[in-house]
Amino acid sequence: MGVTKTQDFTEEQNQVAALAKALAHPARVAILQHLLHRQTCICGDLVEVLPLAQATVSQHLKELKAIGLIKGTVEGASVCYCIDKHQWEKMRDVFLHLFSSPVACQDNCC
Amino acid sequence: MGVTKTQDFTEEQNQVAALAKALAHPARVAILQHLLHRQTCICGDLVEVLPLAQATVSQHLKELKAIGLIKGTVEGASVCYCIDKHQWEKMRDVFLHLFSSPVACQDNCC
DNA sequence: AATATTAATCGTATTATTGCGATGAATATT
DNA sequence: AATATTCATCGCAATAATACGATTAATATT
Repeated sequence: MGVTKTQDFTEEQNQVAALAKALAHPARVAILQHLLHRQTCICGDLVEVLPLAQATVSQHLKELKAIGLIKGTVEGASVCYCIDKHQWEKMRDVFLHLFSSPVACQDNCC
Repeated sequence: MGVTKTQDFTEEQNQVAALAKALAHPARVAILQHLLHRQTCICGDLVEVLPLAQATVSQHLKELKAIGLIKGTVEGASVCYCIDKHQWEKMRDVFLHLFSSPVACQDNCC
């Protein structure tokens, strides 16, 4: 997308943007929801859950792994995935902090 | 970015993704933070706040307006912006719902 | 050892995003 | 009326994201 001028923004602004980008595709949201709602790791049935080709799913998993939201462990021929609880809660805190600001502007100010 | 297969995902997944995309650039986060922390509308000093050209800021404002997070009202020669409180709280609820799922997977499952 | 299964990566096509100069449209000011 | 101010839009260049077929790498199975 063209070059984002990361260095000119605050750390929080870049952090929110980076985490939001990870959630900015329905397939990645679906992956996270699927992992969240299971008691155990997911070993190999992720592609079946999504309406995308295996290569594309692998790409999305790579992005989620890159930002640390999921972990993958080799388990024989397949790979097991699960949420990285620590990073997930860190992300939650970042968004909660953003949403903790009250909306100062009144309803009919504009 | 290539065509996202929106129709193959749930409404919630698409909604989270669309809202997250709006937050997926530090400039847009900066704009929202700036608007949040002010008691009044912002009339005309938004470009000065950001390290970007006027045309680029206008582009980001357009995206935020498109998803309904901000409102703009013409006020003479300038335009006044403020957070759309209703949509902001709607977004907050969507993310809160996403984060309300407990992480079922145990720490050392992977 | 040969084959099957699984998932990552490569290569490529397509489309979206970012950024900004230039221009245009609208109102304010002189 | 002429000029200034403000912001939106156009047009372009550069880069990122999405998607998938094909291939590769790794382990399991026979």
